[in-house]
Amino acid sequence: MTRLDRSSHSGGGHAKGSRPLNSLLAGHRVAQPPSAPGSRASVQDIDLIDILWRQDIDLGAGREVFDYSHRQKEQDVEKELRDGGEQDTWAGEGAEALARNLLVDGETGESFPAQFPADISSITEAVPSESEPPALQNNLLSPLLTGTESPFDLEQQWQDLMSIMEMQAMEVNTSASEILYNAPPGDPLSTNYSLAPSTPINQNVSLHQASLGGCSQDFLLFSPEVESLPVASSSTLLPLAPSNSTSLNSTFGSTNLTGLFFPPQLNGTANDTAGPELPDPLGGLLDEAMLDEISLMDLAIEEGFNPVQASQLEEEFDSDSGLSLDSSHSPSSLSSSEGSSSSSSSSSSSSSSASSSASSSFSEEGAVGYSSDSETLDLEEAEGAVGYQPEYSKFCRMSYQDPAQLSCLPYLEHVGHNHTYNMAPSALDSADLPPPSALKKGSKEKQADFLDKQMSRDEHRARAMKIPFTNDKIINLPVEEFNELLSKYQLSEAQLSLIRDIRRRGKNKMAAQNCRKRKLDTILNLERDVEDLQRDKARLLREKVEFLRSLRQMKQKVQSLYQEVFGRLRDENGRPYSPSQYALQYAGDGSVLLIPRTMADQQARRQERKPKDRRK
DNA sequence: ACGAAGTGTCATTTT
DNA sequence: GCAAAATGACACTTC
Repeated sequence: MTRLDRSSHSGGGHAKGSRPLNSLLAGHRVAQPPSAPGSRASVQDIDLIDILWRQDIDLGAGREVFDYSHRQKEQDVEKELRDGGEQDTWAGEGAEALARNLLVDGETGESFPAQFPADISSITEAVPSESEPPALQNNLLSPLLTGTESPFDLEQQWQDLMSIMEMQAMEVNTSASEILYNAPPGDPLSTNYSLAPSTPINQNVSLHQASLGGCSQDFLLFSPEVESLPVASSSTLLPLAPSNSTSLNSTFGSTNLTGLFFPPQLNGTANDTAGPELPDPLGGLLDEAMLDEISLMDLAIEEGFNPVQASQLEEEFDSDSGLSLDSSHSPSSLSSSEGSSSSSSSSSSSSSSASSSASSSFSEEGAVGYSSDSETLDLEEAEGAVGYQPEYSKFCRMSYQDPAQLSCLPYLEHVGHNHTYNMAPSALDSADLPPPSALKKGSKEKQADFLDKQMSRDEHRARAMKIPFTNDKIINLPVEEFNELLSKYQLSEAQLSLIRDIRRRGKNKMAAQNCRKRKLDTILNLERDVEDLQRDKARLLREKVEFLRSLRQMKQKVQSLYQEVFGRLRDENGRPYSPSQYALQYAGDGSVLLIPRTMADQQARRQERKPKDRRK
């Protein structure tokens, strides 16, 4: 009953466990209604069954080539076949026609749009080159300017820096996208802080007026005791560095503003202002040891590397379905970016186009021939015309592997150079074919044998079932034309079933090839995206380090200026001001005022609250 | 012998 | 609702 169901699905549905032989048999059995053409069709179908069975064996396919489930279902049928005797009716008749009708249209009409024309630029556009710097700005500047909360995760920063070194090692060439990141015009970081050497603070100091000009920000500078401001000592207050870097650990956090400008003895009082207890997110990154001793970082990477970062990178490199990111190792990577048409040319496309061009003419030939009255003769041609299309890929592969085989098939010589996978069947006309007379001469038998071996199972089945048109037509004709074609012929149910199976399989075969190409292109493009993003990440991290370095230099200059100015200030008695009682404060107009520390603390609190309020 | 890659096919989902 | 396309999964072949 399964077989009957199978044939009843001929309306287009895909029956489970169907296979050509099965469907053929089923069709054969069903194709004998009382209204069937008559006894002739019945005998012919029986013959065809035997032919088909023999063909499968002759092809070396045997029963084992079919699906196991099919085999199970057909075991009883096969027994019947064997008992029914064998009548080889096609063995001789197809050969000559085969020599004349060599190729049937292959994979044609398959438009394979270049799905991934995306180049690096598109990728870099995806990377927020415009949006990222502001984020950096916030992260980098707000701590400095406000001296309050730390948006930084120090561990993350450490990992970032580690990854910088990693990326530097792996970065290849400066890509076009890199230009985008090298000091973009609107980059507030680069514009603001790359100018550190020429900061107006150095220029506009007026010791007599106790004012410092040019500083745009209005932050407080609490008076330090100059002599009691060793960077290293203050740094010990903020041991924020990761424990795995001892050399950095001792200096992390040393250069934060509060740490810089608060004398150690003032820390206690300053705690309720912009006190040094506030974790300075910049401290770790601004540390000179970390910024300057890149080699140490390299060493760290080489020796241990941050496990988290390493795992991240490893995941990035290895997670792509087990594919290597190194596209240079992928032979198919050559084709992906150049458009799908070229990418598809290497294997199946070329042969498909070749077979397409051949098959177009042949299909015509077969169809025309079969439409005549001399059924026997034309049937031979039609059988010969039964397509080679499904095996274009094999054909191509053999063509590449064995030029001698190609040479014996001069009409296939263009296979290796024809990259017309995407061309419609109509575009590949029969004009390229040599005259049929040329095919009849010479090694016609050899060609026939060779081509016979290249025929797919469906082609053999179609030939065995005496399908009066080519597999190419079966597969590639539009639905309307296909139905029209079917209506032109008096076809048995078995033939119809086989034809529909051939059409389904042929279309699915092309679809599978396209799907695989797309998948490959997708993978390759994703690999490129990953590489580009990694490059971008490395570049951004490098820029981050540069900005932080500039920031650190600025802070050092401010610190030294503050100390110098404050140390030279004298009261009316000619005595220096006490840093515990007075502090210098920047005013909004660029001037620097000497104010009592109590006032400075109050203003510092106000400064501290502002960013918090903003976030709420 | 074994595994990777390629391919054809079927079933199912998506268009 | 149907046809076609797309896709996952499996089996098989080839290298």
